[in-house]
Amino acid sequence: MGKGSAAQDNVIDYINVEQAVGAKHHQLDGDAAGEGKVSISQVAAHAGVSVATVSRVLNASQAVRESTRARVTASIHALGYRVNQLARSLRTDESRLLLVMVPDIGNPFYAQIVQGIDEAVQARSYALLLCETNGDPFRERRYLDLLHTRRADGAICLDPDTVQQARQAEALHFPWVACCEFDRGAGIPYAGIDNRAAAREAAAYLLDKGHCRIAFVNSDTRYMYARERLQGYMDALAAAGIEVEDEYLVRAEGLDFAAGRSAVAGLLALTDPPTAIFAVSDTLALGVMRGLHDSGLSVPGDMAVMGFDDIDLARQTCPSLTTVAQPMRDLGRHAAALLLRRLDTQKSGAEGIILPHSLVLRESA
Amino acid sequence: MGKGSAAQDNVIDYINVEQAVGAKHHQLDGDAAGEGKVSISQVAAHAGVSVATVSRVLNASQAVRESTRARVTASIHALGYRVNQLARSLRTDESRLLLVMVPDIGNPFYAQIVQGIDEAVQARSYALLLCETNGDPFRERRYLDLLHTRRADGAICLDPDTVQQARQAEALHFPWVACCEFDRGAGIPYAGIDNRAAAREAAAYLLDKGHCRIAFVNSDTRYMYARERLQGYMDALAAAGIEVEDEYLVRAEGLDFAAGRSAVAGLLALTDPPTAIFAVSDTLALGVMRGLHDSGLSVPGDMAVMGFDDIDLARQTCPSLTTVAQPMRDLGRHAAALLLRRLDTQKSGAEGIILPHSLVLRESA
DNA sequence: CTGAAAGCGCTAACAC
DNA sequence: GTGTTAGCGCTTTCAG
Repeated sequence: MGKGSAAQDNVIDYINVEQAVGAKHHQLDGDAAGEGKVSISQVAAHAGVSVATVSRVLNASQAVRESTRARVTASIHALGYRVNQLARSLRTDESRLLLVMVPDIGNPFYAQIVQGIDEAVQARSYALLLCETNGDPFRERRYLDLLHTRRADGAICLDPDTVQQARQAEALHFPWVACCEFDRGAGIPYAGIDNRAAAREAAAYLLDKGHCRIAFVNSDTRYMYARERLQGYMDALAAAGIEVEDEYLVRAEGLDFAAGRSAVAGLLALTDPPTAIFAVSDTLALGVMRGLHDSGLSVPGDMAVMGFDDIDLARQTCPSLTTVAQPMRDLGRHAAALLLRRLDTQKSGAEGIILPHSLVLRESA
Repeated sequence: MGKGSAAQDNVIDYINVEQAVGAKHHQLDGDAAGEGKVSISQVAAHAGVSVATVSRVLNASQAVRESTRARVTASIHALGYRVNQLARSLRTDESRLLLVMVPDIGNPFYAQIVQGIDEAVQARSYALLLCETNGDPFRERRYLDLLHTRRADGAICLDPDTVQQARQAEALHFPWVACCEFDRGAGIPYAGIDNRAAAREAAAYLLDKGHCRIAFVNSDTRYMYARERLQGYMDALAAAGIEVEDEYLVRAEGLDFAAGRSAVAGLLALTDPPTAIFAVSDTLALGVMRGLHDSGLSVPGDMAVMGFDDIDLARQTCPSLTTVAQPMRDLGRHAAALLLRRLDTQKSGAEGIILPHSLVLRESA
């Protein structure tokens, strides 16, 4: 990613900041402000060249005689000049900022994806505009407006696909990629996993272990992943010739710990309770485990529990959680790479990428 | 916060986006691009007024005859005009972007603070530039550069104060506030809690419960909070007339679960092991609990455990964690308010604000 | 290799 | 009330 891209990046931006700042001390030609108010024309004057030339050395573009370059560089340091990105952006019409729309930054799953994005974007010196949407279409629209108003060059969206759907029309015209939540047919690039297959494998594993009464704790079906994973669960049951019991399908309100915890009671009250519970997310599964514990049941002795995501916590609980691992960081990295590529080439190349998942067997199932 | 500030905000920016976008359909006067390429002068032409007038209605400034305003507004919608923030920023010299420098966004403690900041900043239509530093001075400097290059109007820093110290000189001149980590004497505004008092109270509670051999699991002392909390711990012991045992002072590598977990072994190997463990963060405490569990010890039966922060997880573990609660969201909100105020008034008013903490008694101690 | 000059889209005096 | 105009600081032809 981004081998040939260095050329696009600015050369002076981040080098020699040390000197630039230190130079303030011997800043003799005191302009009114004296603080970071140095413009390119002052550098030009100081170096005895034109602004065009300063711009050239700034951008390492075209040929500049070595001696001239040295003189300009010296002036830049002497004056403590810092490029004004606002002006540059206006001129070049690119902000080098990327929008990241995430439902909830407090959710470690999303946090890790953001870290992946950040990682991929660092080298290209893009910065991230963090937008927490809570899956709210209104807030998303509002944020997306940052794109319209030229404050960001592109966006990565982790929001539910129902929300994304609403933005369809715009999505086609704007540099926008989806991450985790996506619609293959929507014509916008995405990075995600095969949720259906992953859920199928997880359920199959439970089936293999001899469980035939498996409950499925789902979350908000506005999320594509929730629907797909349900499908996978049903696929597995069907393949095993087992009827899907409506009673075993519970839809938690939310996808956090509390939701999982309170989902347990109903399942336990059934005349024919399940022997295993498959939750669509680790946070949910953790809540389920707690709910089980509250009821005096042991995991996996009395009830097997399977999660989804493999957040750090899954390894830390007691018993540790058997779950489906998603490559969060990679998901973020790939989404970012797709966006960057689109930004570079202008052409949308609307393919998506499906990353591998894996079953992580631990203690809970 | 920000009652009278609405005037500063842009009026057209976020209203009627609906119509603006919908208007694309009947966009007859097709300019080459046709997409978001409408400038203020085109609106002016379409409405038969000057750009100054358009600018006036855009900014709700000065008086504009009602009929004119209506005509301009109509043209804005008809053309699907969106203000170019880049241009506006260059002109007004404010980006309406704020830097948030956080050591680790994957840490739920920081994530919640960021949410608080976001909340406070929304109403003023500032957006957040997320900068994950890992407490690395180099990365921080690099990010801080966004400030120098005019991409952000101010910064909120959650980094260790040793890192902040290095930026001292610049901090005085730039709109910058500290959150959680701060130095009272540094002359930069901050939002935080009284770590020393909080730790003292926590240790005192343990003492009250009859523990006199209390271990203290600390993290990186580059963090002010780590040093302050150690002080508080020592204060409490001193007040109780108990000698501080060096053996009981363990410094974990890092402040995550793994660090806490591995810190336990040494404590248990002591000839005279402690009866209680006080960790400087919940994540650490959770790891400690796990380490204890690994060794077959029960909490609080065999060993009491006390944490710090009160992240969501503290309520969710089993046994639940007794800890010192920090008002994360409020911390973020106040830090943001301080920054915004500084941005509004220009004057630094370098006071800080100390928010209340509280002891949350649960099962682990 | 270097300079002059034309804007990017917007705001803010300053006129009328 | 409204229009004219001068830039904000930068990049980028186009000449030389």
